[in-house]
Amino acid sequence: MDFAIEKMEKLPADFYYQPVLKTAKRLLGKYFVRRYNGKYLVGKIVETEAYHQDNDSSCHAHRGKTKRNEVMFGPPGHLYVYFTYGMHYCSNVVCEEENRAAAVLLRAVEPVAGVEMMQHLRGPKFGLKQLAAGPARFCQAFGIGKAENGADLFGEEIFIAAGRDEPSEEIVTTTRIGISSAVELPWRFYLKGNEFVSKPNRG
DNA sequence: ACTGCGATGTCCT
DNA sequence: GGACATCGCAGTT
Repeated sequence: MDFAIEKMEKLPADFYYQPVLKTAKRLLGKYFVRRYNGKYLVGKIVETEAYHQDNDSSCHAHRGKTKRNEVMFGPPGHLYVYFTYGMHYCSNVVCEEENRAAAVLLRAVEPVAGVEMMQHLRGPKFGLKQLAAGPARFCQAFGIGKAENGADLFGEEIFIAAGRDEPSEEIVTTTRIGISSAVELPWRFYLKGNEFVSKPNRG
């Protein structure tokens, strides 16, 4: 079944200017869209985490601007993509005003369209639930790498489309995954009961 | 089911 | 030289 890409409405720039915690929650239920080799890859965002330069020692920008994290200090509505563990990429949506580093890590999406291409990008052994459950898996399934660092979300190649505004009772709030400082901050959000979340039982 | 660990580039001290 | 916003595999219970 086909997804009506042409009917999807891009989120406007002011969506990303909002406080990062609010935006991390609001991004749940929205659609990440990426055109890859002429095909549309679409995923419903089901899991996010917020990072902020202030009072968050796990944020890459906590100690100020560097070559690596400079995109986080740029205007909102852009992708901050970083490389880690020698093999993985992770992707964030830059939020809040320019010169303030705040971003939402996209941790998992539910595949909606372009599933065959995602399976090709991820490899043959992975089922639907493992295609994009995890920040590096998501990047691999959507062909996101260093070339996409700094890309804006207002063109035709990569954008986020409006979807459901998830009610608060459908959103689970927990601590973040895979960090070793500021572990107590409840800045991870996911859709309750969703099968495509990376690790539903934490927190 | 759970646990441990290797891979391996880039940034930061 | 150490750490890292991870993942997948192998071994064990």
